[in-house]
Amino acid sequence: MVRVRYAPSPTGHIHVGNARTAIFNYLYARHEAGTFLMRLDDTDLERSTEENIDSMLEDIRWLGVDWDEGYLKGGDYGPYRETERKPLYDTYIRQLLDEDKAYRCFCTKGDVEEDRRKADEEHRAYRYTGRCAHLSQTDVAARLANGDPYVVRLRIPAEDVVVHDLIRGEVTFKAEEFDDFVIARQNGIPIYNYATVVDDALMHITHIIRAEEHLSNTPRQVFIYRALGFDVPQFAHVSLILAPDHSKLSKRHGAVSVGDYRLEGYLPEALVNYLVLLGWSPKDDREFFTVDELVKEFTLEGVGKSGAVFDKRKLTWMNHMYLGRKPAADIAAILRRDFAKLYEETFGDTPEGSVLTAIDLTKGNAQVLPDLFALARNVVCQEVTIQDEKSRELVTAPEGKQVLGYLVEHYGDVPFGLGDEAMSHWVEGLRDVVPLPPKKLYHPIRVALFGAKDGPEIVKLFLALEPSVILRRLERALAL
RNA sequence: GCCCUCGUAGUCUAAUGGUUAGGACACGGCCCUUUCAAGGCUGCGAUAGGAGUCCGAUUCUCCUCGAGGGCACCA
Repeated sequence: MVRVRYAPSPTGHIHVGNARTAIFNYLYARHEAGTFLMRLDDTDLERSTEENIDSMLEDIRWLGVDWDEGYLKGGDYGPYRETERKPLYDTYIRQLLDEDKAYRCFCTKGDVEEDRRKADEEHRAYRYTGRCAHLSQTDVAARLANGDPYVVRLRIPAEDVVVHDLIRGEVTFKAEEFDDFVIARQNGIPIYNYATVVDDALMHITHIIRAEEHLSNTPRQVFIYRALGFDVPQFAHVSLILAPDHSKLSKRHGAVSVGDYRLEGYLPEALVNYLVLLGWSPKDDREFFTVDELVKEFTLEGVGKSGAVFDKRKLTWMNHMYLGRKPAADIAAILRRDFAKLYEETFGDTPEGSVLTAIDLTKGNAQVLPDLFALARNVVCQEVTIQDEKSRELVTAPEGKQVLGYLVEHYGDVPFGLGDEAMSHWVEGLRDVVPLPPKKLYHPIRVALFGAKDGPEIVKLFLALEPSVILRRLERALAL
């Protein structure tokens, strides 16, 4: 039975890299009909505020990633917040100490700094000297009685570690690269590598799918698994997501968190689809996937090894495609929820039906959700705002005057209320009565009705807008 | 400095010890069309470099270079 986990440090909105890791874990669990659990790595008390936890959860839910067990859901292996698991960590520290697989180190921070400096001077890598590795029982007892502070270090055996990585194959680390590292601080709080291992082992995690930055720490974790007598799980280290300059993707590059993209008006299905394709590829050439399809297709064999640059343009293209296919009612709901202020400003108390029509007319031209407001407002508002100078020139040009003049004069001929076909026919027929090339003929009409030369089809505009509104817009454009 | 990982076009990627190295974004052209978008066709553009094994390497091996990550009483 496959059990995987996502263990974020809830420090706010989720970085897209972490989001992808969560998605991979989720997809893998679903594909294997296993269990996906979520655990909070909240030992960074400063940043793991309730507010930050909420932001994280909001993002993960927005993405559509749900978990079976863990934080807020419960399960047989809780608690699922590291801050609540201290007794467990203590138990195993005691076990390691009792079995002499770990030892108390009374070296002060000053001692360690001194050693480190010396190593630097002699141009060798710093390793803990082992000063406290073989203190006698009585020494230890005496110093304990004296109240001397200590950290706990793991004894590292002189054996190489081979990490079997499902993505990278066998990765070998030599024993001499490691020293007896600290697993519990002076204040008794365990360090990350140790806590994660205890948690993953106790929660029976079978596959650890995480970012590549953890690969170098994996041998340390393996030492801990072995010392504790736990089975070592399977590892799969996924490459990092890079910024266009190939550095680590961070805030200075603009939007980096799931929350950022939501705010900018990307759809979760587009973000998920895009993110999955960053590092994973299917067996065929398909690019668009529903979550169900991803669950069906996703395998770790399809995950690549190299780092991937986050290309916002492709994401935007993908979002554009998703937007064009999404039902107007669904889009409207998101607009009202996530862009309430803009929605109010643009649509006010416009009837729902008109809003939906406007969205339907314009969604194919929007890249991100907020684009819709600028596009749709000219369908819904009384007055049209001409978008650009070029468009304006089209209505003020002689041909523009000619076309609009004709329409105003023959306004009574417009077949309102007679259906699509009649309207379509009439629009086509304009070519016979106004002898202009198609572009010259239709562009001014679109500018007059919609405010821009590019946008919805003329036929659709005539069908969607109120006849009185159409007349007024034509007249106003003519008067420019 | 030491260790680890990675290296196919500007970007995401596919594939193979042997075809014209395939698809997508971006960019250019054409078609369709009342415009844009979408769709169809098409162009530009890649196996980092060097050795070696082999009849033949982008694929396997080694070196170099480049990029990224890790080496904490951070996570």
